[in-house]
Amino acid sequence: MSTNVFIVDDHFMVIEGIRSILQDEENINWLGHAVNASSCLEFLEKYQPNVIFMDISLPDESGIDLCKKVVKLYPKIKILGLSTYNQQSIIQDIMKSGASGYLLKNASKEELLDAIEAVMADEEYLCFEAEESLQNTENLVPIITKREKEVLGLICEGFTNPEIAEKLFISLPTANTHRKSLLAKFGAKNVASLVKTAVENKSFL
Amino acid sequence: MSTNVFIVDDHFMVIEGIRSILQDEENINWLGHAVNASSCLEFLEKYQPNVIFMDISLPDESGIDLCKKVVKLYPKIKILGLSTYNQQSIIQDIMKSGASGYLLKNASKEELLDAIEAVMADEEYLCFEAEESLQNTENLVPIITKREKEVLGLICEGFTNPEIAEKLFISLPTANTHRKSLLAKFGAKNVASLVKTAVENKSFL
DNA sequence: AAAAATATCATCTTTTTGGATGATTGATTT
DNA sequence: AAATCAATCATCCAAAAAGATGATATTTTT
Repeated sequence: MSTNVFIVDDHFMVIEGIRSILQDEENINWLGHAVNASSCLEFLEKYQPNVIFMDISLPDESGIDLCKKVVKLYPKIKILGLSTYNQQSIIQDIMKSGASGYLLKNASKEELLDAIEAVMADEEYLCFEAEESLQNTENLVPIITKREKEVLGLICEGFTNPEIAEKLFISLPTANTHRKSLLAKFGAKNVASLVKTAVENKSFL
Repeated sequence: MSTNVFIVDDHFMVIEGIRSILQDEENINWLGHAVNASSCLEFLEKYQPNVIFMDISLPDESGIDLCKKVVKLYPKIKILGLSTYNQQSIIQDIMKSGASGYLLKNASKEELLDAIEAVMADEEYLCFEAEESLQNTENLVPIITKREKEVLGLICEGFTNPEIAEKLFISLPTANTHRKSLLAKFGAKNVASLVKTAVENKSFL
């Protein structure tokens, strides 16, 4: 019994790469590819693969959202997240959205085949780097309150404490308190590193 | 007369993709690949391809710097920049570093072959998106110098002026000057907004 | 060869940050 | 009911950032 695979990725070279890697495998059947979320959903109306390689960044919709839709519509399909970045938040997001595994685009042939085998056996598969990244508890995105989120958003947009105070109708010391708790929660030394991790993890949304 | 091509990219799938795309071409000869800058330079000591596909983001060194080195050591080799991003500043940087062309990783087989053909005829080749991006006169992302890039990277990691000065063996006023020119070039009011746009555009790579 | 850009250093001043510490009120959770 | 958390405010203070301005030596570009 062979496994039907499909890929959604807007990078032709990656599509071609995976196709080339898998084409010699006897028990793997290449169903095709899509370059965006909508054409992927169209394809799925007609054919349902066993495994979809899904890029996180697609032109029309994020891979995260597409993943949620596919899981809802076709619960049997196994999804393997695919990305160049080893961002903890991304891995968490795609796995929480119902993906069965995560691979980086520098994955080897062995990793690809292992991943397919694992998810077909109803197991989760995370590439080494992703596993490592998830186990790194230091990188956990802190839980911040609603108010802190507002302040963080304003900080990221370049507003100073006096401006934030004015905008949110609070006193300067209060604005400063929020700023300081954000720094503490994120374990950031200053706004620069705070903004960097916040932007990378989209913590202010 | 066949063209010898080589690729430097840390993503196995992309390497495999290009190899697969080019393998059926009779007048193209695949010399191999490297996954980082140092092994690329090692390879070049022994064999010199006609064309190198060079990824912008490599693990050990930026593709920009590697490009400069290769151009200096082997002026006859044609370099085609390769990246997932269609960032104006990146395209400008790689072309200024001596590359003969620029391709996105979603390039088609035709674009790849056209690019090889063009650079072998001593012409420049820019993929459609790159050309379009360059013609966009609104400089979304400012052009910053190498030194400024270093400083920007350190700022984003949360280093203060005194720390940056120490790390780069420059005086505090100098570190501060770089910081201020970065703020001016980015039109940013403070580090927060500077870091935000820098991270969003990966300007420090 | 001249002009422009880069990288360096300097001084001075005001504003902003961020650390330390503590307190009050109201809402939520246990 | 007690404990915890959220949001607010306060003071003190040192460090850092950022604005204004100017200068010099070295590359790079024109």
